[in-house]
Amino acid sequence: MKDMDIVSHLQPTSERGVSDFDLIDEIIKEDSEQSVALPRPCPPPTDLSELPRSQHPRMSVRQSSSQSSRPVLVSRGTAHLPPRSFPQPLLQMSDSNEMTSAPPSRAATSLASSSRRGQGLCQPTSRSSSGVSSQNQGDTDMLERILEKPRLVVVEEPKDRGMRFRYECEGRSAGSILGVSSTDTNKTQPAIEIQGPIDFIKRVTVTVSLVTKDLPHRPHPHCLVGKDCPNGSGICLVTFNPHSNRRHSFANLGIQCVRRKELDLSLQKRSSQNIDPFKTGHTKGIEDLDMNAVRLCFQCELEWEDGRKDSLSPVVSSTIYDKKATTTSQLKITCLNQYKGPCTGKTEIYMLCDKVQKDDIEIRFSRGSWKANGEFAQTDVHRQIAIVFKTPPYQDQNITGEVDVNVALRRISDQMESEPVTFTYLPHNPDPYEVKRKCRVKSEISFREKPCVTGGAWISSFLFFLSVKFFYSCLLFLVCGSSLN
DNA sequence: GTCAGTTTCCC
DNA sequence: TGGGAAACTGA
Repeated sequence: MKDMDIVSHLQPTSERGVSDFDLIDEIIKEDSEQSVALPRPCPPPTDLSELPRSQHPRMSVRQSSSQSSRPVLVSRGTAHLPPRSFPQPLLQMSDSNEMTSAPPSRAATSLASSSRRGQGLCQPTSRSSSGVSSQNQGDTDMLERILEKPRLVVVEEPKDRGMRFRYECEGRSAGSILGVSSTDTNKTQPAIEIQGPIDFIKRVTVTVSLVTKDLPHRPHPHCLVGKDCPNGSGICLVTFNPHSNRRHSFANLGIQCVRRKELDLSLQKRSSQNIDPFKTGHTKGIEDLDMNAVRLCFQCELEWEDGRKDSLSPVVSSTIYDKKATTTSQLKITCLNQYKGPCTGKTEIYMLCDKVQKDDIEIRFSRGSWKANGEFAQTDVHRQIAIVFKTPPYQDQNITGEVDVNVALRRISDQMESEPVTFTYLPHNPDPYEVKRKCRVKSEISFREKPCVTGGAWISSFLFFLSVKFFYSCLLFLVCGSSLN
């Protein structure tokens, strides 16, 4: 149907009433039927969304749009089609200003709603009512607005092993989760930011809850406690005006762990609060739940100036591990009984360390690209806090001087390493005097260990025996001769 | 009974 | 508030 026809149908008349609206309905219906037959743009490849903004093909179009020779973005699948006009005058004539006054970003917050109302996103008063350039311009705007949707970004991740999860029975504050860039002198907190257009946003409400470390991120039974966490809720609720500050830091946010026997109860509570950001349901068993690791999940609700609300996709933080748990804690070497040994290895060393799991630990020797492991069996791990092991041989058996290498504890499951300590490899024959001493000791040991007489000794003994015998014979001869005389 | 993980207590 | 350690629990 031609635009002029539509316009003529909508001329204000005194008789216009229900019949005119019926006619509008009919026009919309007719148009929507035609729309169905139109080729639709292909969905964008998923990897496009992951491109940096500067490399994003659509973004680059947008970036150049302010230039004088403004390029025209043509929707896929429409460039080759004959010109077709959308019924924009319909909107122009509408009494309702809902569509035209809707905040652009509000309209762009949902792809579904945008496609539903895409034509209405164009500002009909500023453009011609027909022709492909108008249509393309409208599509461009629509796409720009879709792409320029506000988004929630974690700008300061939580520190992964900064704190210990506390039980409720400990009757104390659960501490505060620090930011990953926190230092002793400059403490930071996990923070989020609303990025993108916020012109028509009145208020932002963020719900923070705990979810499991692994996909799918299910609600975690542990609780968030602190300043913005309503008593007993286990979640954190904050509301802020993004025009004052796009960023919000979560100070005084602690993790309170629940006892194993209270897991179900806690999950039920979360369910009753309607907290399941990724709609995972509760089908999976809780037996495989990692109690020592959680992620923060941020669910953001935007409230527009016209009072309507939109939700952004939930965003999760990096993983936070319980500092106390043996399976996830920071590894630490307290001391070794000796810090030097020959480059041939096999030196027995006693190591004291913080709690380890004997089936998930190794002792890593390293220097540059060279790496080797200390040798020990699980039975050599004593009550999780001491390990008796043998040093590995150094890569170079012909070193002429001492060589320092790093020794660290390494958890196999997550490749986490302790701070290294230095171990010194000594040359194979470091001291000639030492060698002589060792040889002397060795011969003495041989003599003691082998008291039997050797061949040389036999001959000596025999000669000694002969000389003694000869001496006594002579003596006897002299004595007998003198007595005969 | 041993061991390792969990929970609670307290400095 | 941080952390050590005892007490408890279950395999």
